[in-house]
Amino acid sequence: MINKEPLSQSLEDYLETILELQTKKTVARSKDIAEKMDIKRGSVTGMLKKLAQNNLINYEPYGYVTLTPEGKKIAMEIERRHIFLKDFFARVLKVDETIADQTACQMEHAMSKQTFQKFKNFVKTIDACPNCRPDNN
Amino acid sequence: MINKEPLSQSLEDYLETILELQTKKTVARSKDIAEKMDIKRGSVTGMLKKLAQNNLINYEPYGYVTLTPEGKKIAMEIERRHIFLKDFFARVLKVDETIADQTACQMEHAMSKQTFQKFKNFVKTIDACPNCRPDNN
DNA sequence: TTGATATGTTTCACAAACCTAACTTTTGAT
DNA sequence: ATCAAAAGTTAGGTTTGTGAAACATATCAA
Repeated sequence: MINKEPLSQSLEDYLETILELQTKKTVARSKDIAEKMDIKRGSVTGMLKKLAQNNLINYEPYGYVTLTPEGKKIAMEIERRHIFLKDFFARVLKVDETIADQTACQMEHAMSKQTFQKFKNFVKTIDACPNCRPDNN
Repeated sequence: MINKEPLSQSLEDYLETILELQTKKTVARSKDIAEKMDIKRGSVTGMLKKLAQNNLINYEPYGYVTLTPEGKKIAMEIERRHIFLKDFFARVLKVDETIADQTACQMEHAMSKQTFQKFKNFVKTIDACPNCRPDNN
């Protein structure tokens, strides 16, 4: 398979949001995407078209939005990262939940697959080590 | 002092680059900024004007560029983060130098001051703990 | 001093993502 | 079945950051 252009941070966020809605409400609607991402409805339409062009979602005008297998794969990867990073910031670093969430949202796009894997291994080791818990202030 | 708009990631990168050049070559020139950031000279001019408007650099057409105290303060903060994060990825996670550098460059903008502080404390604790070194693969 | 070359600037164009406001389609209550 | 409200789309703007290419200035060797 040819190496595709990497997705923009924004498009990745859309995929992630669509996955969440799909999971929680069985179906993703334009309005809910807009609300969740704090973006106007009109802007969402344009981005949905882009995602559809990239075969990442199934999109028909005025219809529901669903992830294609490829889109879902990417969305799940982002979601996993998000969850992991948020947990790291909140539980390990004791950062406030909201901030942890925001920070995770920024960083989930920044690491390569390999780097993220190493980070996960690292946190796993830390978690298994009782005397390396800093008291974060 | 009133809370200013936060700088864009891009403008922060410019400040960081200017600081590096200023340090290494005593003076920052447009061409060197362009080369280091892999951006065309013409684009640099526009961004220098923005930085000057924000009182972060001293800029005269056809002149050298220097950081104002305020600009230097910000640049140093970014640089510190960069160095710290790069070190974390390279030394602790054993990520390849180049990748570590790239990743740091993305992430240095993503954390709040507080969060970054907690992260630093965390790494310090880890470093002091001999048996929590994962063998990253 | 002069003029080629390097450096800096300007202008115009462009892509990505967004917004606003008007318009269209769908939905749901009656 | 009808028609208002809700949801979705479209068209036209805006902002940010960039590139290309022409133009302006500075520098330096002869």
